[in-house]
Amino acid sequence: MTRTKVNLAYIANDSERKSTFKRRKKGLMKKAEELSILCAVDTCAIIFSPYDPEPDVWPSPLEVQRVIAKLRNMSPLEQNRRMMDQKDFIRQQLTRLSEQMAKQQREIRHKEMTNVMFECLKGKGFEYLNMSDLNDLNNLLSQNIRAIERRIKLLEKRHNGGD
Amino acid sequence: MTRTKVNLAYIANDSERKSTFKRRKKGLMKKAEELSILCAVDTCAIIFSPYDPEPDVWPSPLEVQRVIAKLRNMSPLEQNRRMMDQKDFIRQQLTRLSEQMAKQQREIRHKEMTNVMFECLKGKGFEYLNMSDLNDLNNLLSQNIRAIERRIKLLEKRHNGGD
DNA sequence: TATGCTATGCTTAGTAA
DNA sequence: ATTACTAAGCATAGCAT
Repeated sequence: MTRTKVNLAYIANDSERKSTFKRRKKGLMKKAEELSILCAVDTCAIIFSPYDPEPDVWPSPLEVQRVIAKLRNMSPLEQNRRMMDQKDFIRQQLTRLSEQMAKQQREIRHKEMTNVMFECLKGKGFEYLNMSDLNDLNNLLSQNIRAIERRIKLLEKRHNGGD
Repeated sequence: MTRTKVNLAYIANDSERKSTFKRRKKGLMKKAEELSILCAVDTCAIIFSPYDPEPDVWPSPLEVQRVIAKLRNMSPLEQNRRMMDQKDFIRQQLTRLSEQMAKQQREIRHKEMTNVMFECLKGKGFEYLNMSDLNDLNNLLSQNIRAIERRIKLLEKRHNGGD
């Protein structure tokens, strides 16, 4: 049903491979970012994929060039590069910020919804319901769906009838 | 006692930072390897640390040079222009932002429908809902029924399995 | 300081919509 | 195709050694 142990081998299926690539690329970038922040180390990652016309790099093309230059012991330009890199830095901050905002809003909304459910289900969410309660709630929801369908038919009838 | 939620910020404590670095560097390398194997893409990672005299690279210094060369041959001028191009940057941000907003509005709508659902379950009835609300509510109830059915199956499985 | 353990948070495979 | 969701597997923080 759910995930199996990862078989570390080339994924033959095209769509599955692409899906996995997108997921894991994102994960790899995140890990690189976390490492560089937590430990304040220069890190860069370069990924060539058949899905994107240009290579994916982290943290940014310019920063990657800088790290590569450092790798090649071409350090004299380093300071200037840093100065020019403010735009990239700001972009990173913005991206991070918007992601954090989205995450927070999702959390807030989840909490609100949980509160509503708790209130209406006498303090219990689905996870805490036993089999009997689940069956009852299932029936109740089904009843409501039928009621809704009747209501929809009625509205359609009125609409067609010219009410 | 055990691990806490990761606080994404520079680790001031020296030994703790070094420990985290070693752990996460290993993890990052593994992820890079897995990605390249699973999806057959050229990947390289470069990490400068104050702990090692030479930078850590994956998969190998030679391979890293090859990937870097590939990156440079691809479109060196285009890369620099691209990252300097503010318009492109802004456009990307706008796209991202509008997508997020649309998503959030969908979530808000969902939350509203949840509230409506519970109001109706409390006995208000559906008489005051319009067609659009009824359709959304119908979908929401169906979702909840599927969630309940999954929950029931899980409970049955655990019961039969002797959990 | 490094290594091993383990509970916990995080990632992501499989699935459904 | 993409998005969203769930739960299994995995990575790793905090401790112990």
